[in-house]
Amino acid sequence: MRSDTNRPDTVATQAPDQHESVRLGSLEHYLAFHLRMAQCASFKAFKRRSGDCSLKPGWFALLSLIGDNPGITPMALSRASGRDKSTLTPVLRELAANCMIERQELKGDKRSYTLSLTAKGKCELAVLATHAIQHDREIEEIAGSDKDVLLDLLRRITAQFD
Amino acid sequence: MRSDTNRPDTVATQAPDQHESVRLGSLEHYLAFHLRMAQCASFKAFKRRSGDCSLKPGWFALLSLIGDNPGITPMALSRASGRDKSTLTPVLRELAANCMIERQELKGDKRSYTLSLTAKGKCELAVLATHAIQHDREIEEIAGSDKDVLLDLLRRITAQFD
DNA sequence: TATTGTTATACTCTATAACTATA
DNA sequence: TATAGTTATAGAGTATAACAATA
Repeated sequence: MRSDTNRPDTVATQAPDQHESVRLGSLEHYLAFHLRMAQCASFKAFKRRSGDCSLKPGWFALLSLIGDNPGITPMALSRASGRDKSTLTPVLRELAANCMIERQELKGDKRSYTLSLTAKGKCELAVLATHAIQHDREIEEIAGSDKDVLLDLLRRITAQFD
Repeated sequence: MRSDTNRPDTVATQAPDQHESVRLGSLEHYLAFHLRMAQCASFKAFKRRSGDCSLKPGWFALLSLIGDNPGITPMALSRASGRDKSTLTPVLRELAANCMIERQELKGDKRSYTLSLTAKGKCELAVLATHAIQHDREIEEIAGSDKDVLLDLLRRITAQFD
C-alpha cells in the first residue's frame, strides 16, 4: 500500500488512470486496521531481507525461544508461542531433519522430550538474528524518541486481548 | 500469550509445573515481534467479537473499500488493499453469491467491471462496522493520550516498508 | 504488446479432533 | 482419567504463472 502525504485519505494505484486514487474512507481512522497493515508490511520486509537464510523468517520466534530456554518441551514452547501444539510438530521435525535442533529424553516423563539448539542451529539463528536486528533498527528509526512508547503500547495491546 | 507484570521477561504457562514460565529472552526487545503479537491478538479478538456476523472479519477492509469507493474495479481494489488480484476472485465470487456486492459493466473497457455494495451488503457491513468500532475503542483506551502517536507510527511503518 | 480478470497450483500459518503412549 | 506428542484434515490468507479476452 502506498501513502500519499498530500492526500492522506487516498492510496495511489500503479496505473495513473481514472482510478488513480482510492479513498481509504472509514478505514483510515481504525487503529486495528493500521496495526494490521503495519505488521503485514513489516513482516514482508523481514522476509525479503532474510530471504537468503537457511532458516525461515516465520521460525525466528520459535528458534529464539528454544535458544533462550534450552531443555524446553514442545508443550511449553506451544504455550510460550501461543500456538497449538499440533502446529509445532512439522516445524520441529524439519528443524531436526536440518540438524538445527536436538531432541533429548526428558527424565521423569517418557511422553515428552527436551529441545535445544545444535551448534549449527545457534550459528544459523545468529545469522537470522542479524537480519532481525537490522530490521528492528529500521522500525526504531521511524519511532525515534517514541520507541519506548510504541513498545509499551504493543505489549499492552497483546496483554489486553490475550 | 500471557503477560506477567512482576516478571516481564517471562510467560506463564497454563500448567503450573516445573515449566511454569519461559524466558522470552532476546525476543523481548524486538519492536517487530511485539508488533506481530499485538496484531495477532487484536485480530483474534476481532474475530471472536464478530463471530456471529454473516460477513467474515477478514473481509471488513475489502467491504469498506467497496463501500467507500462505489464503482471501483477489481484491479483498483487489489492495489488499494495491497493484495494480488488473484486473491480477490474467490472473495468477490462469494460476496456476489451472497448478494453482498453487485458487478456492473464498465463502459469503455470490457475486460473489467465495477463493484458496489447491495442494500444487503451495506446493512451487513454496518453490523460488522459496529463490532469494528467497539474493538477499536478498546485499543484507543489502551493507548489513551498516545492514540494519535500510535496511529501516526503505524502509518509510517506501513509506508516505510511498502 | 500490455492489461484485466480467472484459473490452477502451492505455500504458510493456524486450528480441531482423533489417536498412542504414558502419567 | 488426564496429558504429551503425532497424525489427519481443513480453512484462511497469500503468492506466482499461465491463460483468454480485450485494449
